Amino acid sequence: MPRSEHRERAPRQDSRRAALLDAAAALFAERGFHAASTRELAAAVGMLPGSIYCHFPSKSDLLVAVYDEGVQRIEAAVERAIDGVSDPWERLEAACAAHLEALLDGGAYARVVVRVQPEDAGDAVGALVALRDRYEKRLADLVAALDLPDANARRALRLLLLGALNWAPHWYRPGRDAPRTIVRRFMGLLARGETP
Amino acid sequence: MPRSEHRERAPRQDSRRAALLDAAAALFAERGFHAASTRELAAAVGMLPGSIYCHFPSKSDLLVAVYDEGVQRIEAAVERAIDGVSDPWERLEAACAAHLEALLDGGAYARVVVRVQPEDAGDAVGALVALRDRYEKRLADLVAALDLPDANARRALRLLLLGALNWAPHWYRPGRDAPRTIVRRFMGLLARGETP
DNA sequence: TATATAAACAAGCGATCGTTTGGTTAAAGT
DNA sequence: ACTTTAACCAAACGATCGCTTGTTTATATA
Repeated sequence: MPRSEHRERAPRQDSRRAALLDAAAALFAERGFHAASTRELAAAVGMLPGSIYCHFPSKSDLLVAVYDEGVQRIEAAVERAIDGVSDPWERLEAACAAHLEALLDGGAYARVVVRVQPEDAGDAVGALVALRDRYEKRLADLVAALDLPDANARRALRLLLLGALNWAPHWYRPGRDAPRTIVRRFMGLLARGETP
Repeated sequence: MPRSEHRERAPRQDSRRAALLDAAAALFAERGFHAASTRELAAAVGMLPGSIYCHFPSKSDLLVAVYDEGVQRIEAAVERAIDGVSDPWERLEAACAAHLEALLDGGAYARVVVRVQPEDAGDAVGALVALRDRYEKRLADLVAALDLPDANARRALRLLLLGALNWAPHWYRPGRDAPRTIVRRFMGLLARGETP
């Protein structure tokens, strides 16, 4: 072996990084970024405040990591949901249902994405905006597959649905209607091109 | 005069309270509650940090005052917009347009209502939730005037529109489509009972 | 077993937070 | 003219913030 390349295999590296990320996601989702202190976060995972910086260079970087994981989870849930579905409207509905489920019944990661504003990350604003844009572009593709009159209608439908879904954490109560049911009712309100 | 009742006329009372409230609304709307410091607020109105407490007992009370004013302004704008309009769907569209205009082109007060979460107010959570509920009940009345199939559809339509409107500050850019245009497009996507 | 290194501790840095206290000013009431 | 008082200043309080430094512990490799 010329140079030891077995270094990034990380034998026992970052053993508690996952726990730290989980706790950060929960705390950011519940209190918001600024109201969540690194001390409370450290206490949640059972370490001292300074130990956090063994795993992340700053609080903002921690947010970026949580945010990235959140976007990834939503994307993955959506891709899984629309897989095998061919009808464009059904694909959109499945995507919305997956999106809403990730936000409401899913972990705290997804909720951070709609709770924390990118500006809170300080210098890392761009990173968060890029992540959000990447996902929304994916959603735009699903809307583009519908036969809507024009680009204005496509944009309006995307923003209408995205807003309605992302606002749901404000009024959703776990005991009542399931995310799937909510999305079905939302889609039922829309006027599709069909006149059977 | 048995007892002097001319006390609440406030001759020169709270002369700069309005300026303080304006600055607080702008700051809370832009940065969020926790990220907005009382020192920055004081600097914005040209006074020292401690002088704020001549007008408000705490930062939370300041938020409540801003929030209250915000809800009042939205309510007033909506009432003004639907006045004289009789058709239920037109009334709803006018209300949504007024709501969105208040959020986007209106002052910072309305934006605080959808930006700051009631939990940030600490002990005054209940006050903010009550204000928000009061307005949303008013919006529910407008939806109830439509002839929709059932209560589920009414609830879904209310939450769909409310979420879409309240999320708009995240993507709205002043140069582009006007709030009225946006709402018209949103309403155009909905399936109404009419089959003419 | 000896060494290297990741992970965490222990302690505290400077900065900033919301807020308090006591004094000053100037205008309004009598 | 005297008193009152709202408005504000000046200065600082204790608490908490994100973060740094130096050291210790534990584990895996050699």
